[in-house]
Formats: sequence, structure tokens, C-alpha cells
Amino acid sequence: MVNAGKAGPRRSGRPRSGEERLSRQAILEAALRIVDDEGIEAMTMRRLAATLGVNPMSIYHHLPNKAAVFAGLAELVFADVDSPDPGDAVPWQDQLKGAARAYRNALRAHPNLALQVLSDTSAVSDVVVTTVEPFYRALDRAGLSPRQIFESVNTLIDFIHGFSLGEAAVRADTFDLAPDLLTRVQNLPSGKAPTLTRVVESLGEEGLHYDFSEGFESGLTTLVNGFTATWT
Amino acid sequence: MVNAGKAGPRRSGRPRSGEERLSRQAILEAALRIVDDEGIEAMTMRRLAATLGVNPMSIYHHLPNKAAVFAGLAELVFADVDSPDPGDAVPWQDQLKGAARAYRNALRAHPNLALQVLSDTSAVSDVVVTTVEPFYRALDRAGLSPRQIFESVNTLIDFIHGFSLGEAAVRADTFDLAPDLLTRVQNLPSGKAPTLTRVVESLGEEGLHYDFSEGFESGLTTLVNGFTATWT
DNA sequence: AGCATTAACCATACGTCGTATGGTACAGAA
DNA sequence: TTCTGTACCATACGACGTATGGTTAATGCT
Repeated sequence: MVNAGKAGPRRSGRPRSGEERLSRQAILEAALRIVDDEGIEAMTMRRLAATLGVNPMSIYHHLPNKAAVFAGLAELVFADVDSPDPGDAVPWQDQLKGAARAYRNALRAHPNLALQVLSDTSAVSDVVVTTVEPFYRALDRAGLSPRQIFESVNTLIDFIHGFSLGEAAVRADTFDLAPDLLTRVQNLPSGKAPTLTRVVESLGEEGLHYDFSEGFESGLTTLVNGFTATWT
Repeated sequence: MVNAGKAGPRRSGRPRSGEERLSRQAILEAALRIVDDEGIEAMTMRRLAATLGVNPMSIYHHLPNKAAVFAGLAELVFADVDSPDPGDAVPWQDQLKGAARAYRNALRAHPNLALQVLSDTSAVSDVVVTTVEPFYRALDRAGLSPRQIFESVNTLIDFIHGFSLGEAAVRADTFDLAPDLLTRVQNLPSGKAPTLTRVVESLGEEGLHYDFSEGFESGLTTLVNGFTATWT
């Protein structure tokens, strides 16, 4: 007879009703914490089990494998896309920009997860599909054809994905490339990149620092202007 | 005295002059083959050593760790960016598009590597930096300010990155979403995505299939038009 | 009520991974 | 000739994902 104490923390076998320690939800929440706090490579099944106070194999009763854990996390991220939908009172351009900002913000909320989310094709669930609806709505209101809407949404989302990838890699809201990139560019084999060198030097004079939000807005404006110029 | 035979395939100790079996170059080439043929997860140090006919630890005399192998592969990819540079006879718009196509093609050449390349910030070497020069040149000729050039290049490259990420995930030149996406969209909780549903259904009527190259050109046109409309 | 099934946990173990450590044989410099 | 460094190999360690097979409690069936 091992562990006869009622409150013994170590038990074997199925827990009594209401004493279950695991659930899909709880597991995913713990996994998200690990990823956010310590990075994606820290999220191992054993580590996850440890933070849940549970044997590693127990997790497999709620999720089939590690890939499913990450797919679940991706769903969480997309579920957090908070589309404002200010109604159709607002111009379609602003509607589209709002949707794009919401999408970016969701990816930005968990930078360590961004790469996983953007690369996991199996995570394209209903959640993701409905996430893009606001983009379609805004462009529909702009009067584009279905084909034009389709291509435009793809272009815009590709931009957001690429942007978020870069943003997640840097892990800061702002980015000083002042001495870093500048000296590197100047140390290039002479004449390899004259225009780049000139541009970076010129930017260096105004005390260059890159702000991701400004960069995002700039790209967004370019794209919206591009849609207008191209389709009308 | 083990292995006294002159041609014995198993030897220990340093090989005789001219008989070295490894080099950084040879290792990276073998690694690239593995990634291309069998996917990125097949590229393990042990597997790599096996294809080179060598003990796993021998690789570490030429590259410090596995991450360095992938960084080297990323360099190879960027070194393959084949910027056409048709001179300044061509309009800057076409110059810019040509640079973008070359960049995309380099990423497309090794789809299994794309994710790694796009996420590995440590691989941003001189090779990568010089790779973007054609973008800067074209936009400089367009008469933009340094700041405008900088933002525009970032936007364009972010788009290419996002696009390539999607393209690499699908691994085909063309993409039939006809029944797949269509039925999924129609099975959504009613009213969740009305515009999306309508657009996809409408596209389904014309026998929808998505062509990545067409999609890329579409995005490119939008961006170039956007730069023109925004900065001038 | 009794019994079989299933669900939720744990223990052990297997094969694979990256790579630390420490050899051994040759090359080139002193 | 001796010393130092280089390019290989052998062994081993700890961590990983997860297959297998317990044990116990809840649940469904009769």
C-alpha cells in the first residue's frame, strides 16, 4: 500500500471526478506561457509536463503529439485577432488598415510563436479562415471584382506575414541600426553596394532608428494606394 | 597495428595530404542536397556525416555546430540571387521588379530551406546585405528620398518574404483550391464570413486555381504602383 | 448491482538527436 | 628531431519525442 494519505500528491491511476489536472485548454495555456517566457525551443513535452506537475505521457491523452500542441497554439493566436469592424461608415481604406493592424497585433503578441504560426500550414483551421473576412469585406466595399479582391488580400497578408517575421526576429519595438549596420555597410568590399551605402549614411545623419509601427504604417499606405491605383 | 593496408577504407588520425575528405564547402553542398531531397528535418549531423562517409564529430572541425551549417546554407541561397541589372536604360519600375523576381527565385530554388533562411537572423551576412543593393538602386533612380527608399525596400522585401513563406509551404507552382477551400468555406458557421464565401464561390465558377507566379506579379504591380502613388 | 469498457493518470524504455571529451595519426614549423 | 596544430575516429552523456503497458476511477450496459 503506497500513498494511503488522502492528500498525497502522488497518485497513480485515474483521478477522482473533479480532480483532473489536465485539459486541452490548460495544456495549451501552459505551453503558451513557456513559449512566451522562454522561447519556442524551451517548449518540450517533458518541460510542459513538468510545469503542469504531470508525467510527460499524460499529455498525450489530450493532444496526439507535439505538433498538435503547436497547432493549438497557432489557433489561440488567430483567435486573438481582434477585428474592430467600425461598420461601413468608415472609408474602406481605413477598414482595411484596421483589419491589417489587428492581424499584425495578434502576431506581435507572441513573438516567439510567430515563426511557428506562419509556417504551420496544418494550423489553417476555421479560425484562420474567418480571420480574413474583414479584409474581404473592406475590399468588396471598394468595388473590386472577386479576382481582384482575392489577389489583393493575398498580397496584403503576405506583406503582414513578412513584416511580422522580421518584427518577431528583432523582438523590440524600435531598432537602432545606427552604428551597427552603418559600420558594416561601410566595411563592405568597396563599390559592392554604393547606393545602399549612400542611403544608410544619409539616414545615419538624422540619427537613424527604425520604428516597426511606423514601418508597418508605411507599407500599409503603399499597399492601399497601390490597390487604388491598380484596380481603378 | 590495425589497418595496415594502404587502401583500407577505415583509418584513424589525420588523413594524408590531399586525402582530406571534408571541407566547409563539401559539407554545405551535402547538407543542401539532404535538405532539398528529404526536407529540413532529415538534415541531422549524423545523417550528414553518413552521406559524407565520415564520423559525425569530424564535421565539427569545419563548422562549429548545426546552426552554423544552416547559416552556411542560408548564405548559399542568397549568393544565388541572380540580379539581372539591365542597366539604367530600363525604367526603374522594371528594374525593381527584376530585382524582386531574382530574390524570389533564389528563395524558391530551395523550398525546404525557405523557412530556415527567412527566420535565421544570424545569417544576415555581407552576402545578404549586398543582395539588396539592386532594390536601392532602382528606387534611387525613381527619385525618392533616402527615407522613402529605405521604407520602400523594407515593404517590398517583407512582401517577398511573406509570399515565399506561403509558396514554400505549398510546394507546387499551382494550387487548386477548388473543392478544398470551397467546401470548407461553405461549411463555416452560417454568416461567419459572408464576403469570403461569396468571393470564393464566385471564383469557383471560373474554375479557380491559384498560380503563384501570377500572384507574385500581381503583388509586385500593386507595390510598384503604390510607391509611385505614395511618394510622388 | 455487476461487469466490461474507457478515460486519465504514471513508469519504463527505445531510438535518435546534438555535441563534449579525449583519443590517434599525419602535416608543417622550429 | 621535436613540437604544435589539424583532421580524422570512438565513446559517451543528457535530452528529446513517444511507444508500450501498467493502475485506478468513472461510465455505460444489462
